[in-house]
Order: sequence, then C-alpha cells, then structure tokens
Amino acid sequence: MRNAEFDREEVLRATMKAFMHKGYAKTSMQDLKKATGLHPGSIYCAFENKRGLLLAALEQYRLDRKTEFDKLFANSTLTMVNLKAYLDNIVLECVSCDSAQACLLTKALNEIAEQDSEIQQVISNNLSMLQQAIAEKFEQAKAEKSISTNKDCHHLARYFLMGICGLRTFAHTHPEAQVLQQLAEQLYHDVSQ
Amino acid sequence: MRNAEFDREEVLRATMKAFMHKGYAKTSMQDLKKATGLHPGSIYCAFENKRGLLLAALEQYRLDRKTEFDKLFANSTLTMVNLKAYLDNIVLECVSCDSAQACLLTKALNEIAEQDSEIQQVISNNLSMLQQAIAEKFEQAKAEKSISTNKDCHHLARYFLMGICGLRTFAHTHPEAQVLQQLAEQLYHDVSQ
DNA sequence: CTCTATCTTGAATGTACATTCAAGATAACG
DNA sequence: CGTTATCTTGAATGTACATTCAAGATAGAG
Repeated sequence: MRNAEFDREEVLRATMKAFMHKGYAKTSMQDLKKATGLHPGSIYCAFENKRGLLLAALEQYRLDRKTEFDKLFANSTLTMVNLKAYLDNIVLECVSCDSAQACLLTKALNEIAEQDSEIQQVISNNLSMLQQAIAEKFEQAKAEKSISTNKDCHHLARYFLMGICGLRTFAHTHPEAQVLQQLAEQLYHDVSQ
Repeated sequence: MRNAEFDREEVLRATMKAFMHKGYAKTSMQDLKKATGLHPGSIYCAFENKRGLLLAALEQYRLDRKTEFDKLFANSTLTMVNLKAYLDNIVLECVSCDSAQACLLTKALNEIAEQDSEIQQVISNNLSMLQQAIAEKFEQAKAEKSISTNKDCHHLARYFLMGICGLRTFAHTHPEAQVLQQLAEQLYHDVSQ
C-alpha cells in the first residue's frame, strides 16, 4: 500500500562509504543513520540488522564494480590496453585521498573474514567472480596475441588480483602517486610479458 | 620496591595474537585479560589504555620480526635463496590455519590506519624499515650477481613487499597451499629475473 | 621483622552501542 | 474522502564495553 521512500542502491552506496571509512566494527548505527539518512528502525526493517546491511552492501559493491568493469572493457582497443587502464584507475582511486575509495572487499576481508564464515564466503565468491572476469580478459588477450599462449590465464588473473590487493593495502602508507604508479607498471609488465 | 610480575614481551605477544585474531575494535578488554592473564588495572597501569597496548604490541612485533628476519638471512647460502625461503615461510604462515599468524601490520593498516594518524605513522615506519632491510638484501644479491645490476633495489623491495601484502590478504579467501605457493613462486620469479 | 612503595585485583562507573517498538505519517486504493 | 496497509520516527531498552579506583597483597629495604 506504500513504497519505501529511500533509494536502496543509494543507501547501500552510502553504507559502503561509511564502512570503508571507519571499518565495520567502528561504524555505529548513528554513523549509518547520518550516512544513509535512514533512521535505525528503517534500517532494521529493510536489512534486518547491521550485518545484513553489510551483506547487502557487499552485493551492491559487486554489482557496481561489475558494471564499471564491463564499461571499461567495452572500449574497442586492445584488451591489454584496457587492463592497463583498469590498473591505472585503481591507482587513481588509491591516490585520491578519498578514504571511501579503499575497497570494501579488502577492508572487510581483513577485518571480519576471520570471524564470520558466511561473510568470508560472500567476499570469497565476490573475488572469485572478479578473478574469473579478469581471466577471461587474459584469454582474450591471448587470442589477440598480446600475451604468450602458453600461460595459464587463471594463474595470471590470480596473480594480478593479488597485486591489486597488495597495492591497495600498500597505498595506505604510501599514498604517493608516483610510487604507486611505478608499482602498477611493474605489475602490468610482469603479467603481460 | 616491587617489580612487575608479568613478562612484558610475553604479554605483548599474547596481545598481538588477540588483535590479529579478532581485530582491534572487536577485541575487548576482557579478551585481552584472558589472552594476557593481566587484569584491566594492570594493563592500564603498564600501557595506559587499549591503544597504548596496540602501540606497544606493534613495536614488539617489529622487534620479533627483525630478529626472525636476521636469523633467516644468517644462513650462509646465496641471498636470493634466503629471500625465497623468507617467502616460503610467509606462505606457510598463511596456510597454517592459525589465524594468529596473519600479520599485525596488514591487519592494523586496513582496520585503523585511516582513523588514527599516529598509528598509521607507526605502521608506516614499521613497513619502511622492513622495506629497507629487504632492499639491502637485494643489494647483496646484486653484489653476488644473482640479479641484474641495473635494477633499483628500493623499487624491487617495494614491489616484493606489495606482493607479500597481497598474498596475505588473498590468503584469507584462498588458504590452499598449492595456490599460494604458486603465487609466491611467480613473485619470486618476477623480482629475481 | 617492619615498613613502605609498588603492584594486583575486580567490582563499580558511566558511556556508547545495537536493537526494539509503539505511535505517528503517508501513499495507494476504492 | 475514508480506510488500510505499510513505512517512518526516535525515544526506550538492555547489554557490553573501556576505564577508574580503592582495597588488598607482596617484594624489597632497612
């Protein structure tokens, strides 16, 4: 008889930002209220509890990242060029002092994966899907003869993702654009040769 | 007139474990009491507060890691062989389901660096020292002609450390020894050629 | 053995928090 | 315009927490 007034996606994006900024444990319901504009009651009604909100935010994060990923690779240049652009984007994110740009997966993985096996599973799946998507790009690059054909694309993708995780963590202490850019270039070099 | 009864180093090692297991925010003073055997009053007397305990634990972590590092590289084989062994050790740590083996730096960096600039600085210095130590090993390897002489050892060390951070984060979702070992080998290959 | 400075203990304190709930508001429908 | 189902609100609840503190214990000095 009456629809919710808030935009679920926007609420979840605000939630991500809050969790990325303060971490899950330290983000209070009051912080979430401020960030999302929703009163506690509404949050509990829509997402059951704080944990439910995190789960919903993780899913939204996956969707948003996937959209962004697909859009980037829609450019009709060589796949490896797009992959480099993908990496450069990540460096830009790390450099922009906007703490909200961290990476919900990396942060949540480090903070709570150990504690909560369901959330660990969700993040794990989330990363696996990204790894799969990257592996497909490497396959494509192989077909384009940009990389050697005797490489295991899944291994490459895993290594690439590991590098990204490292870059993101490392960036917390070294926010100098130049250093991060250099690291990204090395990583690109190591997966492309 | 009376000395403290507890062993400061042991208390700090127990503290590290607790923080690595549950994260800083979720580790309550009661958890710390259980882990260290110290009553709240003693903790406050010796370390001022929970945050002081973290700072002290970070310093002890640095000392312990340095000891371990120096011990490993005291083996009189080639430096690059020792570096590989260092990496293999980290993989073993990640694989051993002992959650306490994470890495206090990685965890703390992801959880609180954003919030607390003093702690961020401490972790940052901590990592810089490790980077410096690794860079020295690369210099040594250069002298031993194990790696090309036209490489920037500081860049190599940074990349190596980035890889380790990535490996550790990645391990939270992929604790399969084989996969981690393969990633470590690729990393070793990429810094040694 | 006595005294005293220091350490240890754990209950008490106040705060901050996640969650609940009942009253109030409002959109959709007839 | 009235009804009703649903959403919104925010104060109330109980819990869990970091921190404090005063009483008790104990090692060392004399």
